[in-house]
Amino acid sequence: MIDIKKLITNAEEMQQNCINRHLDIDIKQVITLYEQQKGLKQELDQLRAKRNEVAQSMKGKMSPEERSVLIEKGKALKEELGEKEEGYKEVKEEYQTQLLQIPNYTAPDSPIGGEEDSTELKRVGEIRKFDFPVKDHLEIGYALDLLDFEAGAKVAGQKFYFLKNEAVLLELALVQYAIKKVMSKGFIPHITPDMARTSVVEGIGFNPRGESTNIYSIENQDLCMIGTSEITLGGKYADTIFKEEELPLKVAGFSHCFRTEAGGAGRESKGLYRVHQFSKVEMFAICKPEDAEGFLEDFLKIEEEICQELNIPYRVLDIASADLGNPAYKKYDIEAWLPGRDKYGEITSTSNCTDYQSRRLNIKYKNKDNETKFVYMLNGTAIAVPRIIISILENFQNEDGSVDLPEVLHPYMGMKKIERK
RNA sequence: GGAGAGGUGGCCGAGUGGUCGAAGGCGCACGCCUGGAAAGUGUGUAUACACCAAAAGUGUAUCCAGGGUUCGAAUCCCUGUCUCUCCGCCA
Repeated sequence: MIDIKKLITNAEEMQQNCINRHLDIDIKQVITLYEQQKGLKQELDQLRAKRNEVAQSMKGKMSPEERSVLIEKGKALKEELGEKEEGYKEVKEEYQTQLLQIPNYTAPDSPIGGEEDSTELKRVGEIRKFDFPVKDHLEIGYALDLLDFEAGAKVAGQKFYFLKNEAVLLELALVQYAIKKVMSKGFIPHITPDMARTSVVEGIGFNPRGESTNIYSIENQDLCMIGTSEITLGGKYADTIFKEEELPLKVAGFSHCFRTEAGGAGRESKGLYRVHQFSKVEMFAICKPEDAEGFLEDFLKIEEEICQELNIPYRVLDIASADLGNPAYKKYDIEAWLPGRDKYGEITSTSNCTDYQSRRLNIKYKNKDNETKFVYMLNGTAIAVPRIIISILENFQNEDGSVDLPEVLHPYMGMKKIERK
């Protein structure tokens, strides 16, 4: 959520920002609604003041005649209030819905444009040249008896899957490796609920219901399946005021993530790349405004370190305006080289969301001058399991069908490669 | 799942429908006292929004949430929610 007062002073900048983000939003209209809402509120406040005054004046003893005059006066005010309140409520609701749709500001150094305009900052790691026909992760996974999409579909539907045999160990190994890694970087690890209240999901900036939602919701309950533990970690701190010395707060979450992928059918959707459920370790930080930019770079570094330790060749993208999503002010993605697709594919994403989420979730801190200010919030992927599994299977496949495992995983796997049966 | 009890300020806790933004205590802040500290003592101590150039001040809202009754609700009614206790079920 955006600060309305700031918005009024830089309405044009935000209007351009919406254009850059390919959003059809009329900033002027939102400001008009705000003014209307404010005016109505003032009228209401005056009426209420009168009502309170009348009620106060009736406290003492008085003759029945005097009293009945005042009661009539009160009744009239009550009626007037009731009517005004209705109008105010309508305008206020419209204002609030529109305000919530306004995206965050965009970092001045983020590229402007759509997906194709994201800037490639660097490439790291050698792309392997294969002297045998390359297989994609599905072929490899089925040959090694690691995957079962048919059973997933039978039990839960399209894009659900079973992991089997070494793939199970691999998921557990990746999770444990990632948790230890982020702990070594000072993050407090959490296993979070896989569901969250609708209000929490909204607070983080996801749209829980409606046609284009990517979120599963539970029928007849105020609950959603989370799309990332960012939701539960952020929700944990809703309505909190931190002391300055408690910041920065660095936490990590392990959870299952659920995404409907509505409208995403067919698009890069082969195999494990785009699924309805997956496991993920997520980094999350709450900090003072001045620390946020540094943290974003830190998050990226950790993500790179993980890719490097896993020997996955990757590139880093500075994400362009239209691809940021509403909450992010600036975002870096890491894309792994995936030989089975013969191109890069996104495996991590880290964002500086500034105070966009903390305004909705009401997360603040008290600074040295005892002023209460909104915190800044950041998030970043440590490991999104299925896409790392794809990267490993495809990059480290051998001609005989076996797959070498990255050295850092050997202790967790209890093996160095996945052999053909 | 059944039965009951309860949600009041940073915390504890009082509160007959009007004098309640809310007693009292703790904590916290500042002062006095002291050689210094403790004890004692005095004062202050919520948030949001609006008006105001700003401060001061004023108004409105907030006693879990949402509705309702009433001229007037922390207080009465309904619904939801959360916590606790007991019973049942269960890995």
